[in-house]
Amino acid sequence: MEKYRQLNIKLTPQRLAILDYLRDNTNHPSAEDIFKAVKKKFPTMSFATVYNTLETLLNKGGIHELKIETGKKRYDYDVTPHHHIICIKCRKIVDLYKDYKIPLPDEITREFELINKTVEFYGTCRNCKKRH
Amino acid sequence: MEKYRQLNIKLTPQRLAILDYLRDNTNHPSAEDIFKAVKKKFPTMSFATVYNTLETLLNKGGIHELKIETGKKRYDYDVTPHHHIICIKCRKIVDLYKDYKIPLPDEITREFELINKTVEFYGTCRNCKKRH
DNA sequence: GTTTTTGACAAGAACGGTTCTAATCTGATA
DNA sequence: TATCAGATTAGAACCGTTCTTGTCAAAAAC
Repeated sequence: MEKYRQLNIKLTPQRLAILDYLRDNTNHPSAEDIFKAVKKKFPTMSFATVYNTLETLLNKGGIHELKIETGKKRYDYDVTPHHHIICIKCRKIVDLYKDYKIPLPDEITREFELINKTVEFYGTCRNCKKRH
Repeated sequence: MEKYRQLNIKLTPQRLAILDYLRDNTNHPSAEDIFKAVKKKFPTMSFATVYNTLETLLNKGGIHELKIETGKKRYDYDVTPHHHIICIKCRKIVDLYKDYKIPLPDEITREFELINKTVEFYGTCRNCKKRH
């Protein structure tokens, strides 16, 4: 796959499995989610490999790290700019592809060189709403 | 102080010290920041008390919890709605008092009952920029 | 005014996610 | 085939947070 090649890293079987899992599971999995899934294919898989691979991919810009939970990080294969809606009950995360132009006051732009922004919406999804 | 009274909790000396620290340190301190500072006044202070108090204050709506870092939570005495600009180098957080109206597409509002939103800007502050 | 009850505090253990360490393995290159 | 850098592994260490247990102090009940 083209994206894989662009990463310009050694594509070991473990790394491929991690990448494939991320590509096929767009529900923003955590390191543990990835570990559990990939361990089925590679029983000797360790957390170190998951974290090492994630860091390598991060540095190459192949994935995004979501800091939406405080307890654990979640990962996103989709690196095109987008925002998220998070269900505060089940922690489901839904993507939102919209480019919001949000003006910043001058006193901020004088003080900060802006790099990027995230907009996060919190609410309850229909499922969690039903079972009140 | 008026806000303290409105919290409607038993204002023990330890809790007062924590509240005072939060009121006087608007740099969004972490639990450890609070612990270290208040321990000077109460050498027997424990983390349990800090966390217990923070949770009580949270439940009473007296403070806000910022989930900007993944590793640790940070706390905000200011509960009026506002957003943040975060320096990716020194993790300084600056407040931004602006009420952005951000429209959500219908397919989202059908699926989610929106509760609130956060807008976070990331960049480098002038200080960190200087020492490139 | 003493006893009882309630809730806050303290110390440290436990926990969960992440990072580090040291040893081993793999695979590309010479 | 030998070399060597980099990847993998298992488990220890780490850090922030939560939990547990016992103690203490203030308020309520008697």
